[in-house]
Amino acid sequence: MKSLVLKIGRSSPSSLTSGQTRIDRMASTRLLSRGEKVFRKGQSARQVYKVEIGCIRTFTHDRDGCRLVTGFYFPGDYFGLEMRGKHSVFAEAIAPSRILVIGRKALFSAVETDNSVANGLLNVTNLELQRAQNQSLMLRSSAHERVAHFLFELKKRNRRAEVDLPMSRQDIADYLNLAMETVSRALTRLEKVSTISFRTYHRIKVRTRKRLAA
Amino acid sequence: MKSLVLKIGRSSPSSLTSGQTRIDRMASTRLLSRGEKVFRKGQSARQVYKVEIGCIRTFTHDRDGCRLVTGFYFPGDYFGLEMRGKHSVFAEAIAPSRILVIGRKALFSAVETDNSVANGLLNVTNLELQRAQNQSLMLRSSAHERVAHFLFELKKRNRRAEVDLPMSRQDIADYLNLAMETVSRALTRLEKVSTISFRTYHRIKVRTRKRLAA
DNA sequence: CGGTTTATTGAAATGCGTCAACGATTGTGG
DNA sequence: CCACAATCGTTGACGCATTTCAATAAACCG
Repeated sequence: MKSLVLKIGRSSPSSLTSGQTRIDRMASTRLLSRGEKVFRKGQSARQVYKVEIGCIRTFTHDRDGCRLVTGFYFPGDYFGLEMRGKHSVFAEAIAPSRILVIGRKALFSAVETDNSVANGLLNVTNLELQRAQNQSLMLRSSAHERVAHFLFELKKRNRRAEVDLPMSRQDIADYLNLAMETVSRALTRLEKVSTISFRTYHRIKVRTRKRLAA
Repeated sequence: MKSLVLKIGRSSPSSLTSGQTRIDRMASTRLLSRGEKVFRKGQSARQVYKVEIGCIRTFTHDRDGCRLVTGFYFPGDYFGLEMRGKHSVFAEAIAPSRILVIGRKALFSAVETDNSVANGLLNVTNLELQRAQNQSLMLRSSAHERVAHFLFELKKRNRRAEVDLPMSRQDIADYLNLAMETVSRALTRLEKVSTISFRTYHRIKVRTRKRLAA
C-alpha cells in the first residue's frame, strides 16, 4: 500500500476561498444545466469561476482522443485559474449548477489592494502546483487505493457521512486513470467489507479512513 | 499509446534560467559529493537552490517506505522551491555536484521591491508547475513510453547525441513508477531496435524521437 | 584481482484492462 | 403512473503488461 494525499478541487484556507469575499461581490451569477460547458480548451481565459451549487469537471484529451479528467470542483472551489492566456482544459457542469463568474481584470486589481500582484499570483500558482503534485502521488498508488482515497477526500469535503457522487463512474475512472470496470469493482469490494454502503449509485455512506485504505 | 510531453528539470528560455541572473547573484556556492544530502524532508525551507554542475534527485517515501523520486535536476535547474515553510522532499546529489544556495529571505524581499525578481520567481514556479503536470501525464502512459520519453527529454536537455544517465536504474524506476527490471527491459528493447546504444550503463547514444516512441 | 554493488534476463504470479453479457436506474411519452 | 427505451453500472471470463522472485552477468572499488 502506498501513501497518498489527494486533493479534489480543494480550496485553500485563505480568505479568498471561504464564504463571501470582496472578490465574490464583483461577480455575476450563471446557471448551468447538466452537461453544459463553462469554457472550452483553447479559449482565452478572461474570467475565473467559483462554484456555488452543483459540480464542475475539467478535462482534456490525450493524442489518442482518450479523455483525461483533471479535476472536480464543488461549492466553494475556484476553477479556471490558468495563468497563461488560454484555458488548458474544458470545464462543464456535471449536475445543474450555479457558479460565480469573476472578471480577471477586476480580480487582479483587487488582489493588488490586499498584497502585491506578484504575491497573489505566486499563491495561486503554488496552489495549482500542490494540486498537480498530489495528482502525481495519486497516480502512483494502486487502483483500490486511488478509489478509496478519492472517496475519503470527498467525505472530508462534505463533512457528512453521506457523500454525493454526482459524476459518473466513467468520470471517476478518467480522473483516476482507471477503467470504469475497475472503479466499479473497487466500490463493490469496499461495500463488501462494509467500508461504504450505497444509497443510490450516486450517494454513498463512507465509514472510517482506516478501512478505506485497506 | 498515449500522448505525453515530459519535462525533466527543464529550464525555460527566459533570461532567468540561462546564465547568471540577478537572483543568482544573491547566492553562495556549495560543493556536494556523491549521495550527499542538500536538504531533508520536513526541514524548514530557508533557501532555494540552483544546480551548476552535477545532478540532484529529489524524493520522498510512501507509507510503506517505498521511495518515490519526484525529480532530477541538472545544471541550470532550480530546486527546493516549496513556498510553504517546510521541504516536502529530500534532495541529494547523484554525482559530485556544485550548486548555488540562495537565501529565501533575501529572495522574497527582493521580490517585493524588484519586479524582475518577482517575475523570475514566477517563471521558476511556473516551470515547476509544468513539470508536475507533465509528471501526471507521464504516469498515465505505458512503461515503454515512459522510458522512451525519459530518454528523449534527457537528450533534448543535453543537445548532444551522447546522453549521461548519472542516476541508477532504480532511480529511474522510482521516478517513472516502474520496477527496475521493467526499466532495464525497456532499455534493452530500445537497444535491440537500435534506437539507442550503450557506451556504458550510464552513457548512451540516443537516436531519433520517432523511434523512441515506437 | 576478489568482493560488492548494480544491471540483465527468465519464469511465474498478479493486477488491471478489455470484451461481453446482464442488471439497475433514469428519462420520456403515452 | 406505467411502460419502454436509453443510459449507466455491475459482474465474469480472459488476455496482456508489469511486477515479483530468482539466477546470472557486468561494472565498480577497494
